Amino acid sequence: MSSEELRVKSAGTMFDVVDAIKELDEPTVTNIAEHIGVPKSTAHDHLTTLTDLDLAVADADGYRIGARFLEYGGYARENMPVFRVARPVVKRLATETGEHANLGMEEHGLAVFLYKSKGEDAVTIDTHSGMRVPVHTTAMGKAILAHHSREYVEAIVGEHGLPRINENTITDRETLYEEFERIRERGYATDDGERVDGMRCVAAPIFDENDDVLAAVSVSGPASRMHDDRLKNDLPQRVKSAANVIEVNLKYS
Amino acid sequence: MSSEELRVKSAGTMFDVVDAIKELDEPTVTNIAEHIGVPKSTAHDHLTTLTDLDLAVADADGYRIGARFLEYGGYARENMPVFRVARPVVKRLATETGEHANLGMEEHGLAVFLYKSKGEDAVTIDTHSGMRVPVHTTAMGKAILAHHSREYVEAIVGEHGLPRINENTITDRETLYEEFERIRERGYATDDGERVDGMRCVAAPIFDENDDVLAAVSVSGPASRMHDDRLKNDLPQRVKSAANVIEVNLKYS
DNA sequence: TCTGGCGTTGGGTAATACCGAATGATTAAT
DNA sequence: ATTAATCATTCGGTATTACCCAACGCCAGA
Repeated sequence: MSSEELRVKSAGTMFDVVDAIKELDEPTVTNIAEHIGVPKSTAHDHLTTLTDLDLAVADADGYRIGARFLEYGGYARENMPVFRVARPVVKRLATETGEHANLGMEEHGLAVFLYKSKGEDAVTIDTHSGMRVPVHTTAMGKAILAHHSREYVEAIVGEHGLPRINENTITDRETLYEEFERIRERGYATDDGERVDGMRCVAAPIFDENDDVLAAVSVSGPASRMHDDRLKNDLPQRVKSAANVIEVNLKYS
Repeated sequence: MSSEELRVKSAGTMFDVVDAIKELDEPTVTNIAEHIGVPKSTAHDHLTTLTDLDLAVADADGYRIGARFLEYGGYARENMPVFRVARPVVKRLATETGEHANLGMEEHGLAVFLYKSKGEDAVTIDTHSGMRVPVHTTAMGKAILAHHSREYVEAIVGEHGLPRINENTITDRETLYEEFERIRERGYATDDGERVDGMRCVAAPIFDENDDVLAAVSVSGPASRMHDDRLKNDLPQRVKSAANVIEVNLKYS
């Protein structure tokens, strides 16, 4: 997990513990110790430390992640200019389309959901704000990567690869680069069930004043409602327009 | 800052660094080192580690908190049963009142905003989800504390005190306990500009099946609109009803 | 070219993260 | 009531490392 050589090594095990809490769902000390392969006492050391720092909480059934992470997360988000500006626009996009509208960015080679707004008809969906997914499996991620240099993309692919999530995932480098070209031509990206079966998304990139891509907005919904015409005409127009509004507002903020 | 004796001491300095990033707004290595009183090299060690772990990002102007915190925060929130159930109810409360509606809980002696929904007329407000504030300065915090044992409250006050935020803050133990009694009688708590001048809030506690208090819902708005009648009749009723709906839904989930 | 401020690197050492083993605490089973 | 089993917790030794100092390299601006 934390195989890389970290300068402060204990931080690696500490976040192995945090990840274990996340993955195991209300685990006990012993559970965690076994999961990450350390003695109980070590896990205990880290868990008490995390608890003292308000980063974990010992509940009746086991440990859970502390609300202090919410504070840091909220702060991280609130301090991104693009988030402040984009939030109302994304919200409106959700209202207008009735589907889920999202704001996302790329960080450390992963696509991060910064904000999600739920439209009237939106189906339940597995994403939540803060969630991180492989870039190549989302319309947002592809919209962003398409506007980065080839070296930039290669570095990410080199580190994370192109893992297959389901049968529609693009796992071939060349196919991906061809898709990027189409995305640049059309000005928007799509995801046709490439991460979640039956879900289709449309995304448009957001640029800063130097034409560097900052983030992306997207709309996602079930294939039953996201028929071809809507996916290729109405929604791209709306999503691109939303991205444009965000860009303009960014310039004057 | 991290004066307590931690089992994993380096975690203390690590989160001193994280807090420094938060407080200083895009600081450099040197800024951070000075702020927390360690050599540059130490700050650098922690910052590179944080960056390797995706917990911090080196931007053009300096460091900022990484989006991985968003992931943990989102996860912490999504895994609280009360949050899932309460979200739609709080959203509706915001729509109906036109003001800000909030969901909050107490953790480690601080009030945590879990969710905030913005009504039509809502003014800009300094809170954001994940934010933590002294319990005694919010209606939500008081609604929760009023239904805890005296020892529980004493422990919190002993650790955090009753810091004065503005001229309306309750800083006297006895005054606070008297207010708690009133809160228990009426079934709701108020905040009359005790944290932010000119802001008034109404909050109601949410109980679990054992009548232990879990969280609280609140509505907050500018004093100009939150006149006495609304503050003491209409809103308490709405907030209490919302809390009740959440309680019922919690039982069957 | 020089100077000042920055981030970065490397290595020594005092401090500690990690571990094994023993001890409590709790619950279930006999 | 007694035992057994499983959990969290405590404690102290030691190999490891977090921390620091000092030196270096880099870039602007003078």
